[in-house]
Amino acid sequence: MALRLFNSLHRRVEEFTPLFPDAESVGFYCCGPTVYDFGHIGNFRTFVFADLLRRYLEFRGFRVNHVMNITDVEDKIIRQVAATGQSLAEFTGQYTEAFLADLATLSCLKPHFLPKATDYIPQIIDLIQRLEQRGIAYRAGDGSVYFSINKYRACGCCYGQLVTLDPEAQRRTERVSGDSYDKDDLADFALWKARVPGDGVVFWDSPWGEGRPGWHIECSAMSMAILGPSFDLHLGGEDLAFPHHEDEIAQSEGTGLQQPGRPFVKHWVHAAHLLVDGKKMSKSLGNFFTVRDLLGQGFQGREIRFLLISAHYRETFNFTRDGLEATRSALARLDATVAQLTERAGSEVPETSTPPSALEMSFTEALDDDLNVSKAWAVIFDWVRETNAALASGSLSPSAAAARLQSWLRVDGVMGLGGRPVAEVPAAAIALLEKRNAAKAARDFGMADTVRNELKALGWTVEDSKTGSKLKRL
RNA sequence: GGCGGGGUCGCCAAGUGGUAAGGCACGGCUCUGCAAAAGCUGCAUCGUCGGUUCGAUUCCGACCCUCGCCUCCA
Repeated sequence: MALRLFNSLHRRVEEFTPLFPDAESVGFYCCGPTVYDFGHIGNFRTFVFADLLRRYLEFRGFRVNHVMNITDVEDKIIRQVAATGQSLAEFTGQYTEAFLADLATLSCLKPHFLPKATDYIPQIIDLIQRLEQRGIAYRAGDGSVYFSINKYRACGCCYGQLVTLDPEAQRRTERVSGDSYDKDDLADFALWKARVPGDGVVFWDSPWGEGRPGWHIECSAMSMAILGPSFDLHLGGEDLAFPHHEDEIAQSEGTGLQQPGRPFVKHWVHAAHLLVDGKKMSKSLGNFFTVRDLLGQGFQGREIRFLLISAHYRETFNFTRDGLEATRSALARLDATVAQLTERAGSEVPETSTPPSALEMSFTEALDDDLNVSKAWAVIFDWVRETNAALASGSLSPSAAAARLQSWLRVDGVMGLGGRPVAEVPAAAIALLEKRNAAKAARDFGMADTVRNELKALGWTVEDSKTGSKLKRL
């Protein structure tokens, strides 16, 4: 079996095979954040998903070259810079840092490259010049440079690879029709925006005068500069499919830099939105939570991560507080099993090259199927139950436990949950535990229960077993 | 208006032409001084109405509800 993924380009599930079989690594690009504010967990759903796919590709033996851009020049940023009086780098720097911190909180591996748009102005200008030379880009009366969809089509290229669009049937919103553009065609999009007073100090010199890059061209420039004109995987939120990704294809393939027959991107993957109360989580609706918000409410990054990868990436997922709390119980069960396994394994170390276990085989089968995480979780929880039963019956030898543990660790290398951070047991709690043990030994159960309540107040629960009593963090 | 997703147990969520995974919650039992944890166990005919079929939740049609994209957006 091989990994199969839904490809937005063909609207069907396809086997994933590298574009260049002999290449050292797989080119993997995910549209990153626009750093004008803290990201909300809807944004992070896409990034956590990208991390999951990257980890799974690595689990499946691919080397991945993971690129995620940081959009650090854009309308909202410019407005904020003007309003705060900060420099562009100062303003975007703080949110870039926050973004990376949040990514780490959610146990996402750091992408190998995190290019910033403003570091790629020369490459952007170069791309636009190429398009100009090929007659696809044109300068309009307002000084801006636009991409001509008609000229692009005249070159034999296809605009409309990711979505089927009938321009005549499109609704003309007030916003679009009301704007005064100097574009040849309403559907054309900006490659280079001429400087306007509102831009303040945010502008660069270019062959077309002072200005700044259009949003779509930034991704084309960064991805091709790092991964080459053709690469394997491009991910992003589903809202980016049109127009952003469609325009990216047009600009990139419009340059003619690809080898004949090679596409800009072989495999497009889009992550569905996170909903809140059935509505898309978004800044404009105000129905969003940031990672920081949830951390402030006492939730852990790994709990948020678990929730975000508990549903299939192509299905919208309804985020609720109850869901996040349910996640905590499920994770606690998993943690308890892993902790027991660790204890039983003791110092037993399995060979590093143990063959894939039944858990790993079923897990692989589930994720090979277009990253069916629901199926994968079912496999994992079946394994938890089975392992608990073996643990309880005492039939698990230390080496068997060690093998199981290692198998789980490999699976978790993909899920990225990690263990629950171990909490130091305070001396007061230890003293109480001893006091309760003494009371129990004396069959003074009233006292034992009183002490148990005191422990509970301290945030610890007691679990009695044949081998003694243990403290567990609540 | 155009295009594309969804409607499966209280909640979340897989899946299949032959009566439905998993998680959370809930009930029962075992274990326990009592609990907790764990195990066992119970709990759904799959939006509505038609059609095709020996048989449909799964295929087809209609309808209802809902979400997204078409505009900055993960």
